[in-house]
Amino acid sequence: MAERTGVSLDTLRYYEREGLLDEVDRAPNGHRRYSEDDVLWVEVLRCLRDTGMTIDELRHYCSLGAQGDHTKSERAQLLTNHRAAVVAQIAEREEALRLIDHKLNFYADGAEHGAGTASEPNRSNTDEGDNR
Amino acid sequence: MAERTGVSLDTLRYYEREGLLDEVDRAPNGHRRYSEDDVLWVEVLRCLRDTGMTIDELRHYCSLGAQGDHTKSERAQLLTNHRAAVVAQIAEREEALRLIDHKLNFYADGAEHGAGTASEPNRSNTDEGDNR
DNA sequence: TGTTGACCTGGAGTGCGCTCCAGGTTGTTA
DNA sequence: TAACAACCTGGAGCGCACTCCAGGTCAACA
Repeated sequence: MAERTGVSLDTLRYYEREGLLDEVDRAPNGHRRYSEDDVLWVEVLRCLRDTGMTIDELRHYCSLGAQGDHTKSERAQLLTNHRAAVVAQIAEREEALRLIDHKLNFYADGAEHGAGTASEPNRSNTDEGDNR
Repeated sequence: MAERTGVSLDTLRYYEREGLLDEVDRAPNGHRRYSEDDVLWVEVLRCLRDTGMTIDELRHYCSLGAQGDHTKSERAQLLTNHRAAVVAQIAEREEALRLIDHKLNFYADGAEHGAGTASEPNRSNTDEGDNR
């Protein structure tokens, strides 16, 4: 399971402790037997987690799922909110790309021949006078 | 300054301690007098930080800047690497959007009339049989 | 003159998300 | 039968990026 999902054993058990992954089947000897659904669910968890949803929020989402169909609209709301957060993250990162490219341009200009395009106050950090 | 950049006083001082923001000017009474360039630089720091660059990497980047022009290509390399990381983050988030939308569709279908489109094993967590 | 408020310092504390550990059981392989 | 690997448990520990705190200085206002 750890191999399949890329999630460590410890993390998997941590998720279980935190209620993100309940009632994992056990073999007679006590070993966990993850189902195919468990694998899928862990992938969903990772997807949400990797995009900034906290363990707390995930736990809430899971508990809604466990409570049955009447929580669907609340779950949808939760996902909709998270969706907006992810959209914002993308926008933020696209903005970051612009800034990075701007700085890379500056480096490229300066590297080719001693002086570049514009003023370049040699203040260690800023490199430039303007940004953004 | 904290107000202008949205970065807390403590964080600003933390950055200074960590060498991300050196030689901040002082008023005669010892109070910091942030320059316009400092403001711009903090914005750059936040931009990189918010897109996942660690304090350690940031410190390295800063120290290169402080060492002078001959580090430009290395700085460019560092930014290029980070750029790739940001691009990957965007891709990951776009993938996440797809998954979220898929689940939202599922909730919408289910909410309107008892049964939805496909099989729905009532296993609490997964909601669906498939994903991705 | 006193008190308020904004800043200063070094250092300790916090919250999150894991990650590691000790000590134990089970099952297979040589 | 011994040794080994793969799992189990509860609980402690860790790294990161802040964040808070105690105790102090300084300037302006009532």
